[in-house]
Amino acid sequence: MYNFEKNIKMTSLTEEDYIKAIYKLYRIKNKPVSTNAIAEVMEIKPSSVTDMIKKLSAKGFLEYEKYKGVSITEKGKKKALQIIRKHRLWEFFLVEKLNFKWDEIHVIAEQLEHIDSDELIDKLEGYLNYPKFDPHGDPIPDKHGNITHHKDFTVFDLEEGKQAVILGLKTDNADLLKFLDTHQIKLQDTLKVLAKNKFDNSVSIEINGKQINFTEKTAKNIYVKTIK
Amino acid sequence: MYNFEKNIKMTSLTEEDYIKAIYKLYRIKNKPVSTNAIAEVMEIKPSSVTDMIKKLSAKGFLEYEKYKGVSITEKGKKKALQIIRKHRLWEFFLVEKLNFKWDEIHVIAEQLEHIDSDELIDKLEGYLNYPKFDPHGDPIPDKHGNITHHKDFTVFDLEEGKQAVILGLKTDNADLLKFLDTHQIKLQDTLKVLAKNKFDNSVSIEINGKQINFTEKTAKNIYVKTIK
DNA sequence: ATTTATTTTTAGATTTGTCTAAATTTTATT
DNA sequence: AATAAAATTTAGACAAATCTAAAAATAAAT
Ligand SMILES: [Mn+2]
Ligand SMILES: [Mn+2]
Ligand SMILES: [Mn+2]
Ligand SMILES: [Mn+2]
Repeated sequence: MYNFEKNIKMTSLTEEDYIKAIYKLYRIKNKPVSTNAIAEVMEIKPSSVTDMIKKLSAKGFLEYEKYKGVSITEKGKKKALQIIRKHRLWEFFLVEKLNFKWDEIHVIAEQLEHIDSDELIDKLEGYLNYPKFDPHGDPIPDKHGNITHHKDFTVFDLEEGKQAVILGLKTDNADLLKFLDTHQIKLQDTLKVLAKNKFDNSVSIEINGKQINFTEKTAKNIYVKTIK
Repeated sequence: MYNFEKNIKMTSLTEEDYIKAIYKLYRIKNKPVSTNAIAEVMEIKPSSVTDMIKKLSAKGFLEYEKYKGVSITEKGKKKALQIIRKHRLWEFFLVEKLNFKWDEIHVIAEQLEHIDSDELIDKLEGYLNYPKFDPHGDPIPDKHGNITHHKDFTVFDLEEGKQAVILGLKTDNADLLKFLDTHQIKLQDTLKVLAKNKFDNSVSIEINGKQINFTEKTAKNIYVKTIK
């Protein structure tokens, strides 16, 4: 009953969240990430970030040059992909097995991703039948950290008249997900761009027989691939 | 993607481990628990315990009188049973769905028990079909904290010649579990006490057609009920 | 009833992760 | 190129959870 069995994790929950955030920022910009950018997405102060990136560089997860921003090392990338893998597998579990809705799972997965057990995550993956995408359409890295990212091509990038299929979402933000639910929009749905509105940069689309106007922000958060 | 969505838990992982340990100690002794006893099961120093029990008393989980030990309040008991509920439901999940062996699950459940989401645990319970006992035979509290404990009656308490069924284990210790595996002993197996050995307090039993000698320590960790 | 041993608490230090305020460096603007 | 603005780092403080060493209280033994 009383085996607290010292949980000797090599990375703290906090460090893991930093590594993940920095990995994601670095991946989209593909150049050193600024202290402020990290502080912003993590909702903490830049001075805290400075301390932590020093520590994570010392541990070999990041490469850091004072005042020049940080990039992620191979070691850091591997760690980040492990955490992302766990996050997305747990999200899949929550939706497929426990019947959560896709806007309810991110916060829970944010905790579950830090559970430390390789065996657990590998067995979970098998139990779920090796899913390739999470409920938001994001690809799930395999146990070696291999992953194929979505092309950075969104509804906003479509030209008028083009047809496309929804592949995934750039964010797990619950409000976006609820908005899509409201309009019965799901992954794999087909849409057609009716008009790109110059005035406010919104995009008018037709989807499932209905017409909807996406704001620029919304349009830029939905990954698509064109068809035919 | 970047919603760290501040995890505002009312109790830290550490506080939860204290509350659980103190609840368990108080339950078996049914009188104030000593600082040293807590330090011992948690494998930390008594001075650390003193600090924490002050804090947990201030928060209303414990009742503490200097130099007189601590007891658990109703609020503390409720919190402890919530954590125990989570621990045991996750253990059940790990064995039944992910095919872990019963000696591998405790350490993982020790982490999972701190995941903060009532909805998660209630859905998990439903998914598992409302199990009443965990893989070690320990009862799982319901969502209101109701639980029926095993009577404190072990193999060691059986008289010579008595037959009994194994109900559960007092500890999740992996070494005990592996020992039982080695001899193919499972929950619900029937055993018969062949002899109680005065010399070393060991107990000779017959189980599944085989004969085995339990040390006092082992015998005292196996809950049983007599039959006929 | 003293003395001794044990238990418990206090005092002070340490590590982790955060903050504010000030100093420094880099970047942008005149 | 000098100045202003923005970004980044440093310095110092704080809360949480732990530790060691010393002091105080309680319990046990003479
Ligand atoms: Mn997280
Ligand atoms: Mn997702
Ligand atoms: Mn725990
Ligand atoms: Mn158990």
